[in-house]
Amino acid sequence: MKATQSLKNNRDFRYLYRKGKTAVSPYMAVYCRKNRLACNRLGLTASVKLGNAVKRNRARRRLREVYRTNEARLASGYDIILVARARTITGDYASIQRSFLRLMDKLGLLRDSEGGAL
RNA sequence: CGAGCAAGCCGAGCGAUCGCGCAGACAGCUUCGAAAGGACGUCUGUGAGGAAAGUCCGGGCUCCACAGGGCAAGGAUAACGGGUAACGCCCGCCGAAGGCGACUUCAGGACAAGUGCAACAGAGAUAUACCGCCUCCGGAAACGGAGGUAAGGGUGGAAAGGUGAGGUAAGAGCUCACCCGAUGGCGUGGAAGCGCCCAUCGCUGUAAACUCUAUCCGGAGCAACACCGUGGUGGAAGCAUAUGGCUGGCCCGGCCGCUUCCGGGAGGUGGCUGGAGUAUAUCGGCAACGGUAUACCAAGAUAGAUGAUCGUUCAAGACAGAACCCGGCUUACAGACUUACUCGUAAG
RNA sequence: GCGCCUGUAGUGUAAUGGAUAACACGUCGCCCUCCGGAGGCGAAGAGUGUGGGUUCGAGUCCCGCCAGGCGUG
Repeated sequence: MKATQSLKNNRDFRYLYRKGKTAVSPYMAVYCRKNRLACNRLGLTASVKLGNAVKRNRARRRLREVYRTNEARLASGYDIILVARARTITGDYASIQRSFLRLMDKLGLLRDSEGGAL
């Protein structure tokens, strides 16, 4: 079982924002890039513009949950950043999950490519 | 029953599956290791608030400076008595303002120590005389001149105590009665204060203007600080033996070579939660609060742990997330409950 | 997390507690020009982030909030 590490350094975030591939929906934004490691590394971000600490925590938890439940279907060896947007807080969870899988399919991160189209 | 006022309390509950942080245990299983043991895993326990928020006050704790102390500056507070570790907080009480009332609000010391300010209007803003009133002189009169006065008019937030009577040429605390205010005296109360058929005085407002009086305050903050470990301990310039620097101002005292620029400058562990602690009972106190006894241990993360799905109940859940820890204040907030009291209506 | 600072027209700045909050640029209208620019003349545009308090009177003084910004390992 592979372990997903977390991205912590500010320089890693800035590197992905500049060089990574992106995909955007009203529910979230995704940055990703191959990292030449055996495992994936995940970064979660919620800006202060989204609201107070409760709303930002809620957005991060929903993004972590949608990543965790679909982790087995993802390809390995990538750095991924999930950025929360306004609908991450207001939308329902099923829509967020649908949007997450569509963005992953668009970036070619799903392990079986035909299973990504929901 | 309706309207209101005050205080207190709660702020979604229960269950199932998957997932996360911390603590403890581990017979066995997987893996690293020679072993001790570690990791994964399994089990058990536990896991955000009344405001965790704003960072506005007060402390604990840590370091810096200190033998220690004095002065100045700056800041804060402001009726009185109590509570507290302390407070700018709380309780009680006094005064003032508001409300029919329950009750609420108040930076509530001193402009009668000194200085300043008071635009515009108004004759005049802390001292005055525009219109007036009165007397005398001149004049046929209109009016003019000299003087007295501050009752009336007008302006203003404020015009020099207020009302009435006497008095007078007209008037005026000029005199008297009552009222208001200040100071002193006496009585009363623990004190602020309250009262008096006592005496003297009549003094504009503003101190959230300077200021004065009384009391308090060394500075910085867990990104403090300590330890392990890594790197470095190099170069240039300047001042220098009581000069200079530190003691964030000065002096006595104390300590030391000092200052500026350039270069270099992974990380980890502790601090980290048992405390002015919580609950119950009882005693003292009007109350805030305090004493005693018994029981209990309730987050400790480090990119930062509480989410997803489903069922069900109330009847649809607001404001909102610990980051060293406490006591307060302020601000945000869907609603639910309890108790005391007031006013109105009806009934008795 | 901690420690601080600042809010005035669209923008940049003024205003000793005292009348209707001033100036410049910008905007709009008119003149000039074949048209535009430049120039000239004129006008509109704020109630001082917000809620209270002190005062006769507050942009200014005091208190509570709100928004924005800065520093710090």
